Amino acid sequence: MPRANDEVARALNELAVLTEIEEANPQAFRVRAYQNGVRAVSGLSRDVSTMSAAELQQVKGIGKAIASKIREQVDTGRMGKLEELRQKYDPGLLDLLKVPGLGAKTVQLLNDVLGIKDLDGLRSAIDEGRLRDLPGLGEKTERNLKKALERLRETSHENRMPIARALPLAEEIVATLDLLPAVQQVEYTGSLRRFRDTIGDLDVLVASDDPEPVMAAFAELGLVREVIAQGPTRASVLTWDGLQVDLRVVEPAHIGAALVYFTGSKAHNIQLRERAIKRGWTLNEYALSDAETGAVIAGATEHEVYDALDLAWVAPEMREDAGEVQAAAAGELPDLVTVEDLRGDLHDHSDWSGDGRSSLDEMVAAAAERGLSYLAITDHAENLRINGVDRAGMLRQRKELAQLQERHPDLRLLHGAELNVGRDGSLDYDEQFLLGFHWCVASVHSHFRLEPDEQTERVVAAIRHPAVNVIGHLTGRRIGKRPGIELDVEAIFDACVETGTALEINCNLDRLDAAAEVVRDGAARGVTFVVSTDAHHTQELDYHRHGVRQARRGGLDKAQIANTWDTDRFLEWAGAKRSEVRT
DNA sequence: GCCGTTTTCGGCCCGACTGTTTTCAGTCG
Repeated sequence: MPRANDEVARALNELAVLTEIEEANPQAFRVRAYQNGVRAVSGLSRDVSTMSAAELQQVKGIGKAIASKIREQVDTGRMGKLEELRQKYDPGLLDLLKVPGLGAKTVQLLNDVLGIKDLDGLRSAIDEGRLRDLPGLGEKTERNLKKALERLRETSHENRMPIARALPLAEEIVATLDLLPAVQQVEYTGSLRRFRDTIGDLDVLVASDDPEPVMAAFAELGLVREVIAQGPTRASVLTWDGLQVDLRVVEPAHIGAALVYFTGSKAHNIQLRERAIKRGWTLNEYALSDAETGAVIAGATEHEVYDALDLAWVAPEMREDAGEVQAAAAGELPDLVTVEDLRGDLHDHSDWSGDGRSSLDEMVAAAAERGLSYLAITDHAENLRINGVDRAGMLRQRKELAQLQERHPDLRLLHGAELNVGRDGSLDYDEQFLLGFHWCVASVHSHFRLEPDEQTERVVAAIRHPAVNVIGHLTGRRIGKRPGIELDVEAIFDACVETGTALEINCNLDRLDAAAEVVRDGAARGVTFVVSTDAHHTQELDYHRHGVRQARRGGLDKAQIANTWDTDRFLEWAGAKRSEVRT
């Protein structure tokens, strides 16, 4: 996300929280409008500081008032309305709202009656037993808040978990519950099923006629540290590493509606419900049903629900209220790429790179086993001091690869390299040597903190190099660990289209780079993508399944992904750029 | 504050769980 968007989103979010306190109601329409604004800004790949108020208003969720607030923030560095509310409410109140169990109403009550303005104030009030006498509160609430405060100190609730940690955890929970005889179906849902980069909490959905043993088994999972809430069909637990996991059990006849409901996004669901209402129906987690008679119209499968609403089934990765409902209604959803569509992998390391773990022939054999049609070995080039391969090494590797090619006639092997984009956009080796490779990935591995125009310039220089076929992990981000370089993505798209250079979708869960919104916007501009594992070990060739979901989040059709093409077409395209230079 | 194949005004999703209530309010997702 461009830095300006990040700043604006933060300001709008604070505005939403303060307004929530002001109106003492999280449902207040103004609060929701601001929250929608945060989502709208976060979902833009374009830099908001370059957009006029009129252009901003074109974005769904941004109207006249929010557009002018954004311009004000960009032009003056402040937002009048926000400053006003900051004057009025103590910043500690924002911390109080983050305490699980405390909402706007109670925070205002605490402030008005007891003068509690921050976490310390709350702590002393609890210790002195002053909360229990407030209307609507009691000893139990006091105890719960005390616990919530302790928990807050250990695990920061606002830190979302990177998908690289959440997905394995979810798969483990799903696999364990799936073993129970009472469980007919179990899926993780929520933002993880939509394949967001980070996950706030984990949602698990079970279809069962007999919820009791499921609830019991869930609460007793080894990774559960504490049960936060537990009813007959719903429970929330906290894992040892601070992730909240919510379980919901529904009858098998309701699993379709429940999957829709719990997969979200919230905004996508609201779109569906509004559609239902217009037809005189209601949609909840149990079913789509007639509002008058209660007669069930659909609910057993997701497809049934979408179908009844005159919509094509929308893939979970696209359910972000970014126009997918309208597209589903018009029959204009993209035919999303699937993992079976991928025919090759184009960013792979061997132990010739210092960080590779499998040998060349192991990598090649593993790719052949998986039925790939082509494979590019792209070990690190020499400028990467620790891991790089020098010229002599690369030439030896090329010979070895040629021998392996004879043993694997059905797998076309390409000798490539992962080049390092230098601070000034320069690359390893020299142009003649680079043109000797079949396939070159160029990636940023250093100088992450340059200004956006410098970053853009160096990457564009790499894109313009005749030997470079694709830019690897565009920003170098590590989700939850390192933000990645800032770029003018529009300039990148233009250079890619002009030169016939692709952008990579890196399958590593730590990276998933380019980001989904960049993929979406780039595809609209005509950029070609490749989905590559960046495997450093044979097992990582299976990471295609992650990259494909990232591509689907970006709305990609297989036609836009070069490594779905058959070998001849792919080779012709890959060779086109460098042959232009030779002639 | 936003939005429009019924709308430029009048709507804006809905149910589980908890704790405090004898019928419901607040919070959460």
